[in-house]
Amino acid sequence: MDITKKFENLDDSKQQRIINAALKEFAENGYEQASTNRIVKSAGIGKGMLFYYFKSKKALYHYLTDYTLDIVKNEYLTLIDTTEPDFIERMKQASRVKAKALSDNPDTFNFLGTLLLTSEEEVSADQLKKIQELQKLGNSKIYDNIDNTLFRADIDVDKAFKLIRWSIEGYQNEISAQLAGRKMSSVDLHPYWEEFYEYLDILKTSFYK
Amino acid sequence: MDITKKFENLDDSKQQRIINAALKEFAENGYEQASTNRIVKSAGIGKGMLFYYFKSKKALYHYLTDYTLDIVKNEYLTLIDTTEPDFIERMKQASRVKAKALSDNPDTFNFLGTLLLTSEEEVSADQLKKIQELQKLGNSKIYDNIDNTLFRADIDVDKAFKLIRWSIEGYQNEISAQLAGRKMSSVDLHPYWEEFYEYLDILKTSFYK
Amino acid sequence: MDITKKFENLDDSKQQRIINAALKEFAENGYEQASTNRIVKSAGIGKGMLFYYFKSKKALYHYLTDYTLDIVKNEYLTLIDTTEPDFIERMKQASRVKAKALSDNPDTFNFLGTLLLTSEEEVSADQLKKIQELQKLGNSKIYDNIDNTLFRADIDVDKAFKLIRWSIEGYQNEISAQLAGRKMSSVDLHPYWEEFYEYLDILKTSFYK
Amino acid sequence: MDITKKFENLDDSKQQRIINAALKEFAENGYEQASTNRIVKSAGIGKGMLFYYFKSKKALYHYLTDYTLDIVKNEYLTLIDTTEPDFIERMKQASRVKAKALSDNPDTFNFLGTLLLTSEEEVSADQLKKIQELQKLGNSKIYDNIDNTLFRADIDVDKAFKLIRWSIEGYQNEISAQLAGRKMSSVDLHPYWEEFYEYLDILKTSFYK
DNA sequence: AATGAATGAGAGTTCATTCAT
DNA sequence: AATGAATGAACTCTCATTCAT
Repeated sequence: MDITKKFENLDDSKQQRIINAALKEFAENGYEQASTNRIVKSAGIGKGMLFYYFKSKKALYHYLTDYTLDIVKNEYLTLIDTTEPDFIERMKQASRVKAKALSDNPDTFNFLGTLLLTSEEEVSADQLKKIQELQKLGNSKIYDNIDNTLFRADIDVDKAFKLIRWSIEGYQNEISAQLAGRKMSSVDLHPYWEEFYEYLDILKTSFYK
Repeated sequence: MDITKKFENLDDSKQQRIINAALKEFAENGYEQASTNRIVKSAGIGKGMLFYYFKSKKALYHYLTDYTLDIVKNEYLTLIDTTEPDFIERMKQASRVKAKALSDNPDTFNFLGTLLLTSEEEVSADQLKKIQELQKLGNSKIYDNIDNTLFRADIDVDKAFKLIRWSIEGYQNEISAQLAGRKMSSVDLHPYWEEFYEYLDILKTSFYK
Repeated sequence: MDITKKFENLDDSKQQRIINAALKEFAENGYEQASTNRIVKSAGIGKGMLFYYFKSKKALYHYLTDYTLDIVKNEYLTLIDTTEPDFIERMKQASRVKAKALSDNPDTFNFLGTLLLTSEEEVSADQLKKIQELQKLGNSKIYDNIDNTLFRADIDVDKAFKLIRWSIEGYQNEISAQLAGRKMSSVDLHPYWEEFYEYLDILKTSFYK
Repeated sequence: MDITKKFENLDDSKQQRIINAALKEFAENGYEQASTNRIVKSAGIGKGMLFYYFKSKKALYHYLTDYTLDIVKNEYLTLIDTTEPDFIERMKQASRVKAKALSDNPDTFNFLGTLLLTSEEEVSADQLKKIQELQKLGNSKIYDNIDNTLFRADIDVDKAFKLIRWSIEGYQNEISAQLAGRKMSSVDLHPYWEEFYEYLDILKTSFYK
């Protein structure tokens, strides 16, 4: 039924080899610049098979998009604990889950990074919807059951949410840029987490009662 | 004297056609994927001329890099008023200058955006220095003569600076994403500025005494 | 294992079409001026295949160099009879073998002619060694077991060797120039061989006791 | 009247600059690979002028062919002393004149060298005739007033002439190949001349009474 | 199911030649 | 007389995709 049935009937290890090879190639080179030749070589399969499984480079890209969105959902979003009513505490926990997911699936998230920079032509309507649903899920994971009364009365809580998120993303981007190129495994992240918590404390001091 | 003398002797309108065509092509496709064929077609010049003017695709890219860095310097950074001692007010003014520069030179800033994502191989050592100098200039434009005593005593001012900048960048990114694809000229930006100021007010409320 | 496995797995007739087309193009135009476009057209293969087989113009050239050096070795040098002690007689036999090889592989020897004129940059270190070994083999084929006592006592035998070789090469060049352009198959070579032998007789009369 | 009148009205030093630049470029790169861009740059003239003077690259090549053939005639062939009746002695003197001409006009003779290797398409019918006349002149310079009685009675004198010329050319080619790439000015040619005379002595011993 | 040979469009670049100035 | 900007064909090489086996 599915176009990719052929691919999904392969044994898992072969699937993984192909997925990882393709994720890496796309993540490192972008869609246009990625080479199907290099993908098949690095996956150890014949040239024809890639097109037998996926029909085209674009179809492969779509498949990988779905694949990585599922990982985001299952290995990141669903793991966020929504019982924590303190917004900043919840963001802290979400950040830890995100960091774990990112280090478990580096190619996946690198791929997603390039995906979101890509002009939307490469993404199908279905996938746009999927992305939007994921964003909705993400929002609920972040905002559900939050105790707004923790915030100072003289500020707009919704705007405070945004400011806190932008601050956190700003910090994460800065660290990512600093660490770019270095092997993740060789870096001691502890001091960065310490610093991150200090920023969160300032946010609490400023925005909470 | 300059390698690009040939280009700079052209009449200005032709120079601009070529620069804009090239900025756009590079901004939309990145260095590797940009097509010199499309550039010459869209600039309305013969195929050989691009290489007569610039010698190579890379030389053209370098030229554009210098060109855009100069614009950033002259039409953005130097226009920031450093007499304002209130950090958030200064960021507000800087934001207005930036918005003006951005709307005056849309391709330029799109190009610079991709430039900074590019692997540094494409940028010459000279240009890296130039970029770093520009960052230093930008820092002084933002931090010189700031009155730290405006901030609450119980927070680290340097960290507060960062939080404020990340917040502002977060807002700007969000608006940019929302407006992406729409013609700038057809959009009434007033409500966005209103909203922006509300965010800035919250930051003042939270971080200032 | 070999880089050119892809090429050598083709059926022989196709290999020959490509080799001959390439030998001819390089022989007629030299390395730089030879056009891979013309080679593929004249070989009747698609534009991409030449680079699929050989990776680059230079790699093709290297392949042809090896190919032709092997022919020189196997269809010329190894066929020279080194039991003949009379130097001039041996050169006579070598000339016949050479003429046969040349008429069997006309493009091959034309290619080699241009190869040796080429600046050495186009030839790899390995191939230079191969060429030198071939020259050594050629020398032994020509000088081993020669009976020096056939020569007059009042002349330096080593210099006589040279004079005889230059004379023979001179004759061969003159005939080649005369026949250039004409179809080999349409020419009766008998009178040339007669004349050649007359020259050899004069050399014997002059240099031998 | 002449197509090249325009060129020949230039003052001599400019003519020489252009001729030398062009001779060098053609000698070093061959006809096809020679670049008119480099010629004009090295001659210090504008791009258009080359085509104003000569109409086309090929016309320039023809002009240089005539120019160099004239030099061969005037600075080489006419200087050969035809009063010497001893063939080998005359060849010896001719060789000295040739060596002088060659060292006085290196680019000229390098150019001629490539010219003669070139497929005849590049040479006009007129020039072929000129070349043939030059060869006739050369022949008379070499064979007129020669005393055939110096040769042994048991060999064909005409064939001996050829053998001697091939021998001499063989020696010269060998030395040229050995010296290729080295600066002529830095080489002491004396030992080569000594060796050359030894070869000539052997030829006398062998072919003369 | 699987291979890899085959295709032709398009990439960046160089070139001889023309022509407005 | 003189310049050099302009052209477009041809260059080597890479690519996604197809198809005979």
